[in-house]
Amino acid sequence: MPTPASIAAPWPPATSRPLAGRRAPCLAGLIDGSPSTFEPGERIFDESDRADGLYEVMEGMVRTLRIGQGSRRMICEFIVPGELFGLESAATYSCSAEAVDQATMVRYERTRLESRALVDRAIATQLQSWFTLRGEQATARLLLLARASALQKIASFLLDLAGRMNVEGRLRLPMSRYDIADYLGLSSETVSRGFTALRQRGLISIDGRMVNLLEPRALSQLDAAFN
Amino acid sequence: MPTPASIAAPWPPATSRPLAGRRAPCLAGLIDGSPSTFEPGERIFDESDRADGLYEVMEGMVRTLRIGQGSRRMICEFIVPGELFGLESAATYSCSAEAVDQATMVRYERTRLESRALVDRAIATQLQSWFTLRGEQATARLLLLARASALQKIASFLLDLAGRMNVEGRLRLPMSRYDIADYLGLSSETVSRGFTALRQRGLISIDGRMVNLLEPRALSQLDAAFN
DNA sequence: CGTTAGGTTGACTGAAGTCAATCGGTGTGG
DNA sequence: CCACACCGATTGACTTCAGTCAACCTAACG
Repeated sequence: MPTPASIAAPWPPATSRPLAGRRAPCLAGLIDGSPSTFEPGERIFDESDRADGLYEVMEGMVRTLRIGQGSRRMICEFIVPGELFGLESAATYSCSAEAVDQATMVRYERTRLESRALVDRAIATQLQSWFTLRGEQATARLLLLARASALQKIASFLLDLAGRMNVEGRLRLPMSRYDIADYLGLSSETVSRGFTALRQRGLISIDGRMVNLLEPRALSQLDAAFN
Repeated sequence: MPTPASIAAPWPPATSRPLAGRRAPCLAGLIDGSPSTFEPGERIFDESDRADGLYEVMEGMVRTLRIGQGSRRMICEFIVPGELFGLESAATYSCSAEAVDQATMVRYERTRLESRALVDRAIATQLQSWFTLRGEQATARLLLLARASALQKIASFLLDLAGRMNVEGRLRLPMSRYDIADYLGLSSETVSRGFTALRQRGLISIDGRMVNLLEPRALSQLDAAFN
């Protein structure tokens, strides 16, 4: 089990976190957990570790990933504040998890959570909605990976992330082009070309790590078949 | 909102995972269900239907699928005898289900199953292992769809199906090339060419709907990075 | 028989991967 | 402070794999 870079101050129990669009589950305030902060690129847990903890991201971003043979990497998910990761139905984790940028998260003990879910309906409901959301995302993602063009994948990625981070037009992308490529099943060059194409069409503007979604309507039209 | 079996039921102790190869969960004998038979192509349930039943295939094959805009279709899963489908964490099904060939299956009532899972550890364990298996398949599939070549996808598909149907070399493929294409994110022509290429290399032989896996070693070598 | 649906094959096209060069920012050491 | 190295991002040139369009074949069925 990796050692967190630093132990943050206890997180204020936010009983009501307003999430627009997709409502992510949230355990803060329902059960105690231990907060910690990881540095960019730091490993949080490994694929084969015993899955004895569930995490909720409070700040920053986390990626979960699997390594195939021959430097093939697959980003399974990017997790943004308010979202959960690391809850498995198996005994071990199915993906590794790493901090993308400096990320603060709260860890909940699996055994504790499991026994609490039996008696606390609010917790059971949150875990429930997490499973539901995750299943929906997974099938949507299959369709996207299998059938969408590079530009559609990128447009879909931007819209999805903006929706989950609950921002209107201004979106921070802390991950590298390689990460995005490994998430969408593209090469980093193609991702780069895609961003350029969207910029030249006036759909987005790029300023360092920030992306402005200038024409969300046009973006979602690109993405029409896949949302 | 009914309490889902997966969450309401305690996670089984980590040691109780006897998945030799891949052992599909099986509910027959644990709980009563009503058997029924569907004709080829017949719809079993629809994407938006209330998810109030779980099915176990006894004979034949079932496909679950989602329809995107513009005639885009995605086969989510092929389900073979001994496997389950239709258990959702959401209130409605996330995929439609259709019989591929003539298929016999047993239907279990969701509410009944969930309440039984609370008290019957054997049932809870089976549902549990079903979720686990499904999660593993999903991430493996992502990697495959995102990164594998057409030939790798086809080889992987054949091996996976043969493994799940528990046959050595002789495999029946009741589904059409279109189905396979929509499962692997390819065109039907590419699937056809893939089969031809494998046949010409002497890795398989084809006899109507039957496929003989002549060189499983070579097939899995093709597939090396993705199993 | 003809019709039709599914499967195979061919020719061509195009989208995305690969290889490579360049650019810009960042950190490091002299 | 500057030179240098390094990493990530971008862009270009070229290649290749798979999609598209089309023809043809076969088997099933009325």
